[in-house]
Amino acid sequence: MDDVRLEAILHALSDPVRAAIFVEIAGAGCSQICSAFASVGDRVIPKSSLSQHFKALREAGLIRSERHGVEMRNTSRCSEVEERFPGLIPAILNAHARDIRRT
Amino acid sequence: MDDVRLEAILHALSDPVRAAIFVEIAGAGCSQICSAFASVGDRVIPKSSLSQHFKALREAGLIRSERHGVEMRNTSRCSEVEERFPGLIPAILNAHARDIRRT
DNA sequence: CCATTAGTTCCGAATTTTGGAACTATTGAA
DNA sequence: TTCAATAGTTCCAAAATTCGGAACTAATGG
Repeated sequence: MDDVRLEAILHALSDPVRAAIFVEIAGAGCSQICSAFASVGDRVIPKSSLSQHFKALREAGLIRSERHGVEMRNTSRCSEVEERFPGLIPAILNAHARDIRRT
Repeated sequence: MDDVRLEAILHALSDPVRAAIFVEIAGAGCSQICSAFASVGDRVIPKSSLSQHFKALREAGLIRSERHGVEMRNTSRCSEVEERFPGLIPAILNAHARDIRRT
């Protein structure tokens, strides 16, 4: 968590698909598996792209992924990021909610 | 300001050069001219790239540029963005200050 | 009107992102 | 065990984006 960079966080969340995935994971009480995001809205996301998106979120320090059997369970690392960058994630999640959807 | 998108803001600020420029403009009491950022840190930024960076910040709604004679004066639009996405810019500026510099 | 300063535009090269195909890992059944 | 099915990852070439030098435009002050 020490080498989590703001740059990486902003870059990760500047992509609409990754933002949607993160918002969902951060909002959910329990972990979400990758394939739950095979489509975002009406857009279908290829498996390989999904995998890359999760990798980006992971490397940005925003989520943690653990294998459970055949699937990967993803949980947000909000509280850890909060310690490093207080208020950042809440502000972005709030902004995301206020952002007019038109993609 | 209505069609300012979170995505564009995060993308604009996910670049280290643009982030440095914005932090400087947002922090300065008065407007800053583009050529003031001909170099960021010890890195030299070509004019054409600088121009593109300013364009990105402008289109994201983060700054306003006005020509004054031969130069462009850039001012931040923090208060306007604040109305649209409360707390976002302060949180990012704060995070930027906490981010360990190693680029 | 010319020289100078400040930015923009153009456009090819470098970099990053995308997504299909093939691969790996785990499990549950036969 | 072996096989089929499910869930992700890796590879790599095509598509999209970014970078930066050269030429261009705009404004000012001799």
